[in-house]
Amino acid sequence: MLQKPRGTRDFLPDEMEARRAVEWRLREVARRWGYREVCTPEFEDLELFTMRSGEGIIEEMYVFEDKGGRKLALRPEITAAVIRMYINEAKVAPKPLRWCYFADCFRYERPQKGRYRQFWQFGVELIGADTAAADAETIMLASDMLNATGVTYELKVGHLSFMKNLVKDLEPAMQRRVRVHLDKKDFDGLNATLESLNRADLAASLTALVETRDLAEAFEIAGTISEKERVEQTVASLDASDVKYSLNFGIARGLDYYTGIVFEGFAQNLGAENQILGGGAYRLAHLFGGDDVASCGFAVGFDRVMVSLGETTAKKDTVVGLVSMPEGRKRALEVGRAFRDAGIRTEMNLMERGLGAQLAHASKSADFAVVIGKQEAEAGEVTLKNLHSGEQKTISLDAALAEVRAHGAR
RNA sequence: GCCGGGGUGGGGUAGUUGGUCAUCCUAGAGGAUUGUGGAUCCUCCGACCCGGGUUCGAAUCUCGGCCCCGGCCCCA
Repeated sequence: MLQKPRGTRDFLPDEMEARRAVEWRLREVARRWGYREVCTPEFEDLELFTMRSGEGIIEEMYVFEDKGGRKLALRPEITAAVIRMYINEAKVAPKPLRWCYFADCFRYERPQKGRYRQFWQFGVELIGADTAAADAETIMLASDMLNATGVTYELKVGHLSFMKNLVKDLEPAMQRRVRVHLDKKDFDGLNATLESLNRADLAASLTALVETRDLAEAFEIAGTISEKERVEQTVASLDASDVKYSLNFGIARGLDYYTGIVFEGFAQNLGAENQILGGGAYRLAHLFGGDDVASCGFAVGFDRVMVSLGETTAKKDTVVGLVSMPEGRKRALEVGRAFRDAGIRTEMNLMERGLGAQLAHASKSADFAVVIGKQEAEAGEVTLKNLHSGEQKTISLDAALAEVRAHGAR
């Protein structure tokens, strides 16, 4: 038998309904903050992603050549494409731009809990606002979104300027190495690296910076930072809002183009792959031939959110099973039309079955059975049976519609 | 790419010192029941991940592959 590709999943209706329900909650939050949806191609020039993230990521991507010999890749994330799109289509749009997306991405990695080769991200990008208010808005939106999904999570907020200031005298490659150590809390590795550079003097401050959860203390440790005022304003905004977060100056994110604020969200009940949100302020546009516009954005790891939520029972549609006898078939089509026009999910019998067998089937899939036989067709009425209580009555079509609607409203 | 645990009908399972027709539950189709479901009974449908090897004989032993689960690496 043919199997689906490794790391991909099939979703049956129950699961799709649960996923769509969460998706729409995220959409609704984005909408309320003024973020409008965009869509970019499923695949792009390979170069778009290597420019952003380096040649190393080729190993982790689905890369292919098309019939014209073009090097392409299935998108491993969406931010680069959105910024490319901004440069191509919307450079002169009034700033700030508030965009969001919900889309699948592909990475060639070893699957494990919460990690798949095809996965979905819900992300937002705020383009062209280089202010503390913009940084704060993005984090407040992130918080709102995670709250809307219902996951239990922890939100960590940091700022790269602190760490960057401490290591500014090191050469860029070493700065990066130190950052990786700190992001992983690998203090042994950090000390070894610093000693090899004869900069063991930095160890104490860097370690203290990663450990502190206090802004004033972080300023003391890191020394004079040009962005001090902006950081203070951002933090003040967050504290004035209802965002629950903790400061963490060890957050380094993976890439070099993050410029200031950075933040990450973690679900509490996941395994090794428990990060469900990541983002920050960055400058990417100039890489793709645009202006050096400042942006801030994040993405929610949708699949991990769903894993974290577990087996949640999505609210079920009220379902009507339309049971009909040969003499009532024609009338049943009219009745079905009326129920559907009223917005009610209505499933007509398609099998060559007797009344008993039709009801038996309806009892497994529906809340109500509407029976249309010879008697109902002649009387112009319907028999409505509540399949939970067993209660049954023969009434007018309008009365039946009203009763089913009332059930759905509960 | 690395480490560990797995893979038996659609779902869940029993069965391996190698040996009847591979067990049971559930789901599905039909019937007992031609205008009333959920109970009961009957019938039907349907599986040893793939390939090589050992053997008279492999679901069982062995090798390789694929896939799943957890972890490492990575995590844009």
